[in-house]
Amino acid sequence: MSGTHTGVPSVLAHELPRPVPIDELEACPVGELFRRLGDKWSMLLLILLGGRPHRYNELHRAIEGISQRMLTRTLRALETDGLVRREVHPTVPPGVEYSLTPLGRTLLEPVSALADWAVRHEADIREARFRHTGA
Amino acid sequence: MSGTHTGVPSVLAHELPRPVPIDELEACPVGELFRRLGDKWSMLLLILLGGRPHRYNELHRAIEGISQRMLTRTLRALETDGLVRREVHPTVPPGVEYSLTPLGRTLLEPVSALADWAVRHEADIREARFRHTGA
DNA sequence: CTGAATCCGCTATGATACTG
DNA sequence: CAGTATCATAGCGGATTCAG
Repeated sequence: MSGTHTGVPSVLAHELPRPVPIDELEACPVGELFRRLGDKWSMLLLILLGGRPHRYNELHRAIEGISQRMLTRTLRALETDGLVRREVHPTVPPGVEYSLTPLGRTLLEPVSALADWAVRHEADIREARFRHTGA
Repeated sequence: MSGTHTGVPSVLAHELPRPVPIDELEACPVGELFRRLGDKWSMLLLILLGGRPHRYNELHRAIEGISQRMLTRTLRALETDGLVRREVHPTVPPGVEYSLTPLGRTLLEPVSALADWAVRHEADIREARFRHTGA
């Protein structure tokens, strides 16, 4: 993707003035972020860690369904993006604590907003789906 | 976004009091929605259609990179969920117009909030990534 | 306890060609 | 113009096993 399109003005403006510079939208961080959070577990971990720090197996047990592979993978990805911090305590046995970084905490807000929407409009979507398939 | 949450997602706060019964979160609409929107084009289309209604090929040209297959698939998925409306005008040649439903328009807000975050914190993430790989 | 390594199926996405 | 059908591929994600 190309550099700093400083503008990226009305990605959000509910009124997009002209033909929409999609080239930028496409390559812009928005899509990238959604891909990141769009995987099976990222947002779940964000919300979980948003509550309080967790140890590795604590997360593993809490999510109940995630494989070690994906848990580690997802945590590493979030860590790479600076959203999650990993702290190793040199105890015996070793304990690793995961928590949100300040950046991660700021992300928690819009994520929560979206989650909130999902909860509030769950019925609407279900109904729409039903009408599509059933009727 | 939602008012008084001091760092803890309201969704969980009111439904997940303790050690967090994630089983529910897993099967809950939140994850489902993120999976939906997490694909490569859904959110892009939502934002595009949030600006104004578009015709099929108009979208195809605007996005420049999407295949007909995926454009159709994504639109259908959004339509199934009641987020996008498809209107066929019996003209010659046929014209099909896609637009957001009222439900879709409500979703546009939290989606925009997240997009906004992505734009504002693009640099932070880039830096975090750099520190991880480079140093 | 906290992972890493390996194998493998599934699904999302793309390329291409064809249709009403 | 607005799709559909078919084939091919890459990566996600799960199960299992091994290790510090």
